Amino acid sequence: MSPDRLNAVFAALADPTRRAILERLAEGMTTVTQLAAPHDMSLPAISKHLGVLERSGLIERGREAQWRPCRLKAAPLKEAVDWIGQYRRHWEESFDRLDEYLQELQAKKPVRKGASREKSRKLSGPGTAVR
Amino acid sequence: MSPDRLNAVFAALADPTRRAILERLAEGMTTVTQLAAPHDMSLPAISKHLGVLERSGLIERGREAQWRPCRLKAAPLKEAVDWIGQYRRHWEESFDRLDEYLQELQAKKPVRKGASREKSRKLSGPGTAVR
DNA sequence: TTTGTGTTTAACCATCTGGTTAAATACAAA
DNA sequence: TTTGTATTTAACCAGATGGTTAAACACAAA
Repeated sequence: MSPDRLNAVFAALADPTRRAILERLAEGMTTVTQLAAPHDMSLPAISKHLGVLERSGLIERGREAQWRPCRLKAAPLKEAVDWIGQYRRHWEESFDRLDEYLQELQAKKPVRKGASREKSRKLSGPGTAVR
Repeated sequence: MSPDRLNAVFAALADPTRRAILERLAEGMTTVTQLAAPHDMSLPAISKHLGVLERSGLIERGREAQWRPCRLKAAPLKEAVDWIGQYRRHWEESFDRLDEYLQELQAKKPVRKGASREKSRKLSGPGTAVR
């Protein structure tokens, strides 16, 4: 719910290395060195990625001797998916065409600021999406 | 599916102004000025945000006289939600505890590199999540 | 043609990001 | 205590990001 949390989660997911780390952690917790192995990148770089993931709440780091085992914490993903979920109807079925209908119907509301004497045609092109 | 596309979509969603713009567009297409109105920010700043959203495929910009009406294109959100969806079981139910079980079961695999003579105890603490 | 409105582009700036190498830290093992 | 392994921290760097103001562009209307 918190916007900051959403910022952090989406930002964390925006990097392919971090997404790969999460995918690895979905198989089970493991160490930093193991997480780093598939990536052509220095350990400090991986450590920074883990810091980002941890601050976003997507992982937890433990302590076992000199190892810092990482564990996936998926709860914030639920928040993210819930936020995106509000758009589900927009990508399902023939919503795009329905949308055009709805747009046209509500076109009576003057969406534009200084629009008093304008033509009431579609916003762009004949019949389909805006190009 | 394309990782670049996912990068762009998640990065676009990581900004609260852009998420607010998408929420406004979910009600129907509108102009840049209308989109900018709720935000304490210059028009060029909004224009940049719209550029980010357009490059991520989340909006389309049309052309009607001097207006550039924006329309939500939700398809990329499906990709994002599908990617996150692979973790659904991780945040649902009592997966966390189940997870610990699975971890322990697969602990026979030597997860650690130079681990030949180590104790086979849990990675952290007695019984619960890593702190 | 001039004027006014909507929007983008250009140039600039501060901060964040994602990487590097070198050094420090934490601990186990010898 | 020394040595070796795992990891983080520090310092640095290039490029991206998110904002600004001023100027340019696109078009409608007078």
